[in-house]
Amino acid sequence: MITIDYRSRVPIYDQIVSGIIRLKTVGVLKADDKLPSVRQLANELRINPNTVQKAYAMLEADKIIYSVSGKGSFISGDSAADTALYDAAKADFEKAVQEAAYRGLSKQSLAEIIEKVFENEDN
Amino acid sequence: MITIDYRSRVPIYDQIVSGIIRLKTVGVLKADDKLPSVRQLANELRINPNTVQKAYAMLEADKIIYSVSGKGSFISGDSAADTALYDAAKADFEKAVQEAAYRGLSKQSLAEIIEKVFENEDN
DNA sequence: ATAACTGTACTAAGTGTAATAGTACAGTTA
DNA sequence: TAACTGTACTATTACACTTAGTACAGTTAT
Repeated sequence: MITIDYRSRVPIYDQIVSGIIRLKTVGVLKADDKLPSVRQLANELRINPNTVQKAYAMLEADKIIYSVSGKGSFISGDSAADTALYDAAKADFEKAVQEAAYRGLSKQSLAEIIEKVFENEDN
Repeated sequence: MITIDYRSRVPIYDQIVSGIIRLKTVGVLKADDKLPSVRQLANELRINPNTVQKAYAMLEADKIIYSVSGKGSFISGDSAADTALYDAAKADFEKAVQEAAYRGLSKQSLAEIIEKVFENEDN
């Protein structure tokens, strides 16, 4: 479901947050889909349940998921959260493009890098 | 010369590295220009000399600057430095693309944003 | 009702990195 | 000689990440 890079400097809970967001954006997870429980996902990823809980708490704070005590955690159907996240991602990328252009990268160079990244993701 | 955001999660030495690269790209610092000494810059930024030294060591490892014991640290003038800068810019942009892809932006969306940015720069 | 799940909320401890503090040494310069 | 430079250590503090353990309340299936 989610792959974790344990050697990465990016915190595990951040990787989980990104992973859930990505799964939802791609369409694997849809509104009201149930997420694996804190303990189950921790078991699968071989990490501590507290780390998963922290990720879920962050996702819930951003209204990307909603949690019900005793039942589980579920994908939120609130489209406003999606739009906000998507716009934020676009804004961040626009900043990165401006920075890259400022540092002398051509439009073609950027296109090549994009191709390269998306090639590697076709696994 | 360089401004540091002490509240940022980005390490201070990373901010120094970025700052020096930026100053060279902009043209404020040119080949063989002398950088402030480890102790001097540490004093200006009110940080520890070891932190500055770490940044300088990283810059030298990337061949962006060269250091001479007893004399000081200077902006590198060989083409290797430019290559290093270019590679660094590409690496940063690649990270941004990966981040954007993780957050669900399609290849087309990224292309559109690039077009938009480069359009605005033609004015 | 009981067992086995769920989320949630704590405390405690281990780990790694960032940053500071201090010292020391060799080379350069005025 | 004195005052700089880079460089190289050790020790310590601070903080974030992660793990570990425990506990409690709500839900679900048997």
